[in-house]
Amino acid sequence: MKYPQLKLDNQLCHRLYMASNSIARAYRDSLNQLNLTYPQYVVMMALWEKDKISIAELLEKTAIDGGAMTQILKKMSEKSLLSIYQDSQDKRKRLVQLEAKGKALQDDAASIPEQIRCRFPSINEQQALQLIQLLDLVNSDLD
Amino acid sequence: MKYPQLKLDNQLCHRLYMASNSIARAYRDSLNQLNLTYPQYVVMMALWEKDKISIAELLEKTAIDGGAMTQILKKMSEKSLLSIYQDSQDKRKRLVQLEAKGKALQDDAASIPEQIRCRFPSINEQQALQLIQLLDLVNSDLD
DNA sequence: CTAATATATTTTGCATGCAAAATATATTCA
DNA sequence: TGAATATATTTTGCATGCAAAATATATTAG
Repeated sequence: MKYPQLKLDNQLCHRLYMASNSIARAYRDSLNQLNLTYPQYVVMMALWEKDKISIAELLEKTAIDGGAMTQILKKMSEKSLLSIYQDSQDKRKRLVQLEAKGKALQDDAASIPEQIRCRFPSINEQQALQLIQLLDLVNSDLD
Repeated sequence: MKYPQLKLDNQLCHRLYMASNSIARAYRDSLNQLNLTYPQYVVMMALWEKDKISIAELLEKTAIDGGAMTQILKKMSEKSLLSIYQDSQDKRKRLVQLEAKGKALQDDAASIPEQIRCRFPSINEQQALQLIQLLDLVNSDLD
C-alpha cells in the first residue's frame, strides 16, 4: 500500500459511516412496530419536545435535509401523526402540529431507548457519554 | 417533556446521524475534484489496499449495501476506474480489478485525508483515536 | 411605492441504504 | 445422478440525503 493515510482501517469517516448505518438498522425493528422510519422518529422526538414549530425550526433541530423533510412530513401527515398549516403572521412559514395519534405514540416510543441500549453490551454509560462528547466536537466543527 | 429518554439531546444515535452526514458532506468538495462520490471513494480505498477481490470481499471490507454496490461498480466501470470479470473457478463470483486510471487516482487522493483533517480543528490526534476505539466498540456490537 | 433582494419551502434529478425477490451457479444429500 | 439446498450477485421498490432550481411571500433600498 503506497499511502498509509488511505488505509480504510485508519479512516474515522468510515467508522462513522458504518456505525451510523448499523445503528439505524438496529432501530428498524422497534420502529417498524410503531410504523415509523428513523427520520420520522427523529421528527417525532423533536415535536414531543416542542410542538407547533416552523419547518425551519424542525430542520434545525433534526438536521434532516430540507428536501427530504417535505416528503417526510407529507407522509406523517397522511398517517395523521401531525398536521401542517400556514403561519398567519408570515405566510412563507408553515407550522407543524402534533395530532392526537402523534401525541399518543409517545407512550409506545418510551421503551425504545432502553431496547436499543440493550444492543450495546460493550458500551457502558460512561463510554456512551464520552462518545456523545466527542461527536459533539465533530459536529461543532462541521456545522 | 413526558419522557426524558426521548429527548433528542440525549440520543447517541442522533449524534452519529449528524456526524456521519456532515463528514460525508465535508468530503464532497475534495471528492468532486476526483469525480468520486463518497461510497466510490471507499471502494477505491479498499481496492488500493487489495486489488482483484470478489464483490463479496469488497462488500465485507466497505460495509456498503450489496444492492447499491452493483450500481456503484457499474458507474465506476463506466468511468474506467475498474473492470469486473467472472471468476473462472466459481462462476457465481465476480472479481473487481483496478484499471490504470483507478490506480493512478491514488496519487491524487493521497492529500484528501489531510484536507479533511484540517476541518476538525477541535479534535486532536488523541481524541480522534479515542473516537475510533469507541466507534469500533459500537460496530462490534451491531454487526 | 416599486424593483431588487432575502427568506421559507417545495420540487427535481441523482446516488445511495435497505429489504425482499429474482437469477445464476455450486454443493450436498438421498 | 438428480433434487434440494446453499452461495454470490443483481434487480426492484421505497425512503432518504443532497445540490440546485423553482415558488411564494417578505423585506429593503432607492
